[in-house]
Amino acid sequence: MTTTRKITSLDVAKRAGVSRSAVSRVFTPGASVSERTASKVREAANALGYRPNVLARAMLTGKSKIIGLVVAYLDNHFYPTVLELLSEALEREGYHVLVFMAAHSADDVEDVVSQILDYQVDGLILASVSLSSDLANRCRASGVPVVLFNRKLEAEGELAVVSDNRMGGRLAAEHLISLGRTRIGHIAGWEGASTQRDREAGFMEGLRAAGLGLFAREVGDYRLPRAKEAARRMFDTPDRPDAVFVANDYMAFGVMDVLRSELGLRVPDDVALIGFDDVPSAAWPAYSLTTIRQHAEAMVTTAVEALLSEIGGTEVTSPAPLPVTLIRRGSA
Amino acid sequence: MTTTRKITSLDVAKRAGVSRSAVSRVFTPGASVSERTASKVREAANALGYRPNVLARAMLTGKSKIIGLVVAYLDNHFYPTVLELLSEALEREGYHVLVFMAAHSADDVEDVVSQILDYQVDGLILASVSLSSDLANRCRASGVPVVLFNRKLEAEGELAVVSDNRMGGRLAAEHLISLGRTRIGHIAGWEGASTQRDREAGFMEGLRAAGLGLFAREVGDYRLPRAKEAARRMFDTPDRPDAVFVANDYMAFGVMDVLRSELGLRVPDDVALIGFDDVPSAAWPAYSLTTIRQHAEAMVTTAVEALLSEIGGTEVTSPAPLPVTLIRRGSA
DNA sequence: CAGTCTCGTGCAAACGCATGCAGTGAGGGA
DNA sequence: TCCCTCACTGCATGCGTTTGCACGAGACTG
Repeated sequence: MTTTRKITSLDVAKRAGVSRSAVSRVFTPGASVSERTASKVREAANALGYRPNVLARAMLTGKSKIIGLVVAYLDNHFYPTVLELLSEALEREGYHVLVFMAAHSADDVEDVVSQILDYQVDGLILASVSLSSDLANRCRASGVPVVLFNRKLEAEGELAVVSDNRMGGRLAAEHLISLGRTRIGHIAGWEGASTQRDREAGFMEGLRAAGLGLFAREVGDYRLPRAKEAARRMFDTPDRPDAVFVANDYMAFGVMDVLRSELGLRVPDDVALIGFDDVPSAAWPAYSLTTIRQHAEAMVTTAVEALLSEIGGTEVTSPAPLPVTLIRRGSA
Repeated sequence: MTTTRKITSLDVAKRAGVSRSAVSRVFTPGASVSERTASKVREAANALGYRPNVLARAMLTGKSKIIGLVVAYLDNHFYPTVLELLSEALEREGYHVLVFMAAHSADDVEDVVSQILDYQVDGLILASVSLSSDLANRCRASGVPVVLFNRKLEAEGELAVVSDNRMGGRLAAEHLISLGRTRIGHIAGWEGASTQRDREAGFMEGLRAAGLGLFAREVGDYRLPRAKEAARRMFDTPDRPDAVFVANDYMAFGVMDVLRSELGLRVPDDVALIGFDDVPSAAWPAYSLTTIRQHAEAMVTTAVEALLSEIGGTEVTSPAPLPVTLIRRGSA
């Protein structure tokens, strides 16, 4: 086993007949180097296959160029999409994403964030995870900017990027009402999430504006099995809703499966269904799910922008909630 | 803005009245420290909120405890699943995953891997991406173990974790044949991928064993739009197949959509459909896709095991292809 | 031609930690 | 009592960079 020694800037320096500082400067954009030495160094570096050690640089500059991403589950297709966009956007800015999976429990998040901080990440994105406020303080104490993605914290002035969930809920209500539905139900997500609260608040607002109340309500916790059980409880009765707003697409798929496959109900004839997110598969003909679209690209762009500003030292306030759009498809 | 100074092992040492070495040893499992100083140090560390800097440790020990993961696209639900399992498995071993998105093109992979190596990753997992052999050499020269996931490289002795794709293809053929189908087609994935070649080879084997040939063949490149086009070409004709093996589930969904929604064909009555992977949504009633299951957990476990052994210095050879299973559902 | 500026370069000091080595003290056996 | 052993601890060095500082050489200016 030929243990190839690690090549350092010193090796390059010797070969190019210059000092370590010179090679360093060649690889530091905006540093003062003559074209002559630069080319000598580049040549030597190529010959030796040298690339600066990011970790060593990180220690000195305090900037690791890595962003921690905490995400709870990837089975909801919204998050893989986000992860992909996020990673691409950050790579474009010279950063990379260190992934941390967190289970639901809050103490787990606590633990996970500690681990992240060990890596001296330059910033932190918490997607679909609730953050205790003292944890937020810990991060701030460590000087690590945090942005909450698709979730917000009522109390503190935490940086949070969210869609206009309230408006989304309202649009959902208005659309169902415009269809002439009157017995309208709601299958909620996890009630600890701000998204859930806002979506439901907007939805209720929309119902009230039309003089309607909620016909039925169940909780699905943003989980597929839970959502299916919720659907069974809500619909396996003669006196059932004729429309339902499901708090996200992922659950809506499960609900639609129960309605059509288990209960023999027709969508949208017997019951109209509307979701939230507009994940790619919502457009697939097998579901053709009417939904409220969250603009993932815009959310990601906004989040990255905010995070990088904060990293750059600019004090940033939470951007306004991003607009959502009603996407009409076959289910409502 | 209260810029909280970063707390180092020296701060802890001072507060505990010991030397930096002592602090270091407390956080190094297996080092020689008395219980008395250990508790003093731990107390001080907690009070100050100290945690060892992983990067600094990485420089010294040469082990960064981070694993690079290169993945091309996350819209195929197989990969988010894998990412989740992989991250969890590695976290259990004290590692974390640095994600790199790579487009299809080989030169992009080249570039991406260079970037990864800058981070001094302890290992590299390439999922759904092909590795040029000189790139493999570069990695080996840097002393970074690499394992290919769900892809293999014919030429070199690269470490690769794959399912028994050949057997999977064969199972698919046998199942369709057992259903009495005779006009059997295949919609292929990306032909540069070893998975595609193996699946198709096994499939052809199965057909031949029954004295059958391929009735039709199109290429979907593992991409959804391509697969739909392929389906249109294959089925928008009176003389169409009565069964088709689609090289993965993701494409199979698109194919089924085209068959049912665009062409008004019934699955499985008019045409039987079988996929590959068994992603979670294959089980959803709206598709109820018969498929060849790849055991993602087993693949991940195997990959992690192999990678860690290699990191540990043990010379490892590629594990045997992992078994696959036929999952019968409604589509065939 | 002297003075001033600019540009390019090398030196050396950090960054935060791990670890070999030597030294301390306590305990135990003879 | 003396010496050896052993568990523990501190010192100092090094990991691969970046960067402030000083210095030398030209290039300009007047």
